[in-house]
Amino acid sequence: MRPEHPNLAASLQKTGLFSNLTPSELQLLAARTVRKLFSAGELLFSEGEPCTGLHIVSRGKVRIFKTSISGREQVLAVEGPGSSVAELPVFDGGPYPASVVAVEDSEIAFISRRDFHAYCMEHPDVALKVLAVVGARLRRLVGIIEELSFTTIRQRLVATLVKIAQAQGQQTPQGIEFRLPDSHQEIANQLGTVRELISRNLMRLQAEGLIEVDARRILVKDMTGLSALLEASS
Amino acid sequence: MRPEHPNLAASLQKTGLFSNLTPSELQLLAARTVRKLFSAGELLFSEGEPCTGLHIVSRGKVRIFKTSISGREQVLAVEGPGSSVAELPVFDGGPYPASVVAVEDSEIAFISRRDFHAYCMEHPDVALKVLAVVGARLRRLVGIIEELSFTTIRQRLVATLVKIAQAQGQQTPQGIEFRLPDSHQEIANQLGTVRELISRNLMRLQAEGLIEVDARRILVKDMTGLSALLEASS
DNA sequence: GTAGCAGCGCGACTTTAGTCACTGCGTGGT
DNA sequence: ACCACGCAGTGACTAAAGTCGCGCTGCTAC
Repeated sequence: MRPEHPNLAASLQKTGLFSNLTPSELQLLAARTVRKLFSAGELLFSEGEPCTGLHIVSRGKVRIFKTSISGREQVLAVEGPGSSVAELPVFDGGPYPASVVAVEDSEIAFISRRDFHAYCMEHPDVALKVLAVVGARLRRLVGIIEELSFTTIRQRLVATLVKIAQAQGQQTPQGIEFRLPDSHQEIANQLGTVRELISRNLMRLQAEGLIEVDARRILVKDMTGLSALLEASS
Repeated sequence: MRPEHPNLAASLQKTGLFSNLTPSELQLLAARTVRKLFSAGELLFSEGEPCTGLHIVSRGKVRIFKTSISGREQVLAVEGPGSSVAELPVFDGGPYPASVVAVEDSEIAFISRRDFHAYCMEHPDVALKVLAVVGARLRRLVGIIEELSFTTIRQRLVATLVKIAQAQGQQTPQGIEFRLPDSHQEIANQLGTVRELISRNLMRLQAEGLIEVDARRILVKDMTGLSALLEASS
């Protein structure tokens, strides 16, 4: 949690928000930011707390989520280096709408609401950049709403399997193989459901001959058939 | 769809986005806007279309929604005079994430993407205002996600009944009375479900003695009991 | 009028989601 | 070696959501 850092200006530049600022402008901004370190599992802030400023992930990974009274969790986003978090409340002043926790040990650059506000007034293009970032977030939220209200858990699961397969699947003679990046519990949180349903639906896909499950290894035997399940409704 | 209008500057001011501009600045902005008229039921634009600019409702009411292939609808927001619509894609350039339709005959002030962009660069405070508006929208979307993934339709329905009762209910000897503002179908769309479930759940609440239903007239006989259903989970 | 039509009620049913309780497996710690 | 613990599979069940089909009403247009 040191106030300055030699690489801070450089890492700010990588965020995309500040990519077209001059080095001296970056220095000025860097001088106003504070680094914070969080270890895996530590909360950056909780839903409902008053919002104090903008957080930018410079290293690590964080998860934005909501929790229900009954203990269920709905993940809204997982952000890696270069992404900002909680851009919004910075400007409307309200409380945080969701909680954020560090998934890995993370380093966060923090800029106070006031400072960032002032900075935007001097650099309107930064404000527009923020707007673009927020636009992307809004788009993702609308996507989540669409999924939640139009699709079954089965379809959501298939969609994430297909996504992972495309991103990091290995082609093998029997099909495309990959490892699930998260526990069933975590996948359930992202899809807005419970652990058991992930387990059951994976087994069901296996029974249908579309995939083969071995612990966290997944072998997609019939990619076409799998993808076809996505077209069905929505 | 006349390009200018004597009251345009005044109506822009009412939006909140431009409330602290000088009259001459407003005139400048007004000169760049176009009025469009839409009759009830007419589409302003559809999901997926490229986004051309910012829309501001100056009269009437519009509904922002997503549609599924199977014909289901999920309402994201209903906006009245003074609200802007589709603020976001203006800045990230992507396609509209949802469709917007006029619920009543409406008058829309339209500012092209390019013009508004330029305007924001000259008036950073306007950009910040837009950010605040977008913040509010983001908050509402998160609220919808929370409802969809944590609550039952019954609870969502009760929540809207309570909301309407508080907003426009009449106190009577037997309880609080009001009229449903929309058809069951429309309520279903807003809650992300189908008509029958609205019907059934209303009947169920009646059977439980909490409310009395007579066509669109609702009499809340036990407001305490009704509200209590909201605490249960979430 | 009456024909058409949107809105609503409702029964009967299927599917999906969620809950509970329990078993089993591997890994890391002491 | 053994225990604890996180994670995964599973059976049995309940409840919620959604589907289909039909019948009823009340309104409006011709």
